Amino acid sequence: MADSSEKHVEKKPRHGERWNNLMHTAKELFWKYGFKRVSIEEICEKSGVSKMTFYRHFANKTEIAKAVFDEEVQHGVNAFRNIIHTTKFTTDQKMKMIISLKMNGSYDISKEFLQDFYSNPELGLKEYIEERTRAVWGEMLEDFRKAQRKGVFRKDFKPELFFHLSQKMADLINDKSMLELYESPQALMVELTNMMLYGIVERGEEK
Amino acid sequence: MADSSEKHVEKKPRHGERWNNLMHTAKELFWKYGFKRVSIEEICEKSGVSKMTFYRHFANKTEIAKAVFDEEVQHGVNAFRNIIHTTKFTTDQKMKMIISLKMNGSYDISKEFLQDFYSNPELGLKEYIEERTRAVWGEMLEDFRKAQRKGVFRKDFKPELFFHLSQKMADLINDKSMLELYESPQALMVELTNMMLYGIVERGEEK
DNA sequence: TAAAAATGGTACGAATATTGTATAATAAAT
DNA sequence: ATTTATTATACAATATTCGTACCATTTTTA
Repeated sequence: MADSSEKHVEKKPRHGERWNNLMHTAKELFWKYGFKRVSIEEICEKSGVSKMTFYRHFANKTEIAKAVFDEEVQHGVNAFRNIIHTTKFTTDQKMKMIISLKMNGSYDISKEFLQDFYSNPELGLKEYIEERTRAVWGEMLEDFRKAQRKGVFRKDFKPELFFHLSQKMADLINDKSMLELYESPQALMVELTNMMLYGIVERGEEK
Repeated sequence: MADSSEKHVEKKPRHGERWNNLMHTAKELFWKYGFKRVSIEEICEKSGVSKMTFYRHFANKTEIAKAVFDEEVQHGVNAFRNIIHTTKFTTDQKMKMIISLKMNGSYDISKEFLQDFYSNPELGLKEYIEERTRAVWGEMLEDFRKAQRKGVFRKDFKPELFFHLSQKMADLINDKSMLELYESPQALMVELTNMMLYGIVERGEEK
């Protein structure tokens, strides 16, 4: 219960080889079969790591799923950041890159996984995803502010609006019935982000 | 145990709507997640059919899996038959159609499913697949004989050889380590059948 | 319409599968 | 040499899945 739930990570993620193995196969299996269809022992076997070692790294299946989720999300955020801060492209190009690179929702998470992972009332996964999504969009918001200062977006555009819309998006993307309308979570994200971003771009400034 | 295992089906498969629903979703789920990851209740729910009705149609999960397997195999055999007996195409065209249409192994079965379905020592699935494979190849062999009479294949080619090679192929395709070498069971079949057929074709007779 | 057949819903015990932990033996690292 | 990390195995506690019984309801058939 009283687990270490620090907010910030001081050291760099200097994880061992087993950790990497576990994360890798966990992602592989989760992506393919979803959350509930994969067992811990299965992950261990395919990773060539003993169950005990698993439990030294992760408290339970939920925790490794969170870790996989986080890593993927962070990966997406970083890519987003790289694109939006470079000076090589025009705003439109950036937008298109971001969107086409599935970067938009900022993560590339399988439908099976998200579905299972999310719809698990017992564990606080719903809350967790919402919290993480909020945090991620916070980071991206900060990036937007920077971009705004550089003149990429209209000066009179209020980032808060974007923030609030993001919240709505988080709600939407966590809505099962919504997810089912689209091929993948990314498709939904593309649609929504498309809607938002192309109304924000500073037209005429084709720098 | 003493199940009705007739060899021939007298009536046409006049199955009800529920049967079709169950078969359809069963295939869908098996194809995606394999055999063991799918539960009966899951099939029922997604089919909109009660569990009781399921058990009125199938004795257990293995039986519906067999049924799905059989239907898919038979579907393949029929397609094979249609191609090989038509007069519209040359032998080479036929061969290419057969192969390219994944028709070759005569079924289009997902790796996950075959893997799980096969490697279940308790239930006689190994034996079942082997038996069915034998039967299917028997049917195809008959078709080959007919085609041979029509001059599609060399007259001095012995169908028995083909039969024996088929057995070997059955062994190979049921070999897990073999399956793992290929993207899909079909890929393996393509490779093997390719090898066999293109050495059998009556050259020069491009009718 | 009335009888017969098929289906659905619920509950339930039994069989399996999965989890999470304890323990002792091994291997790796310092 | 002595920690430290890892594995292998066994195990109780849960959780899941299976297969069946019972009965209400719907659908089909005569």
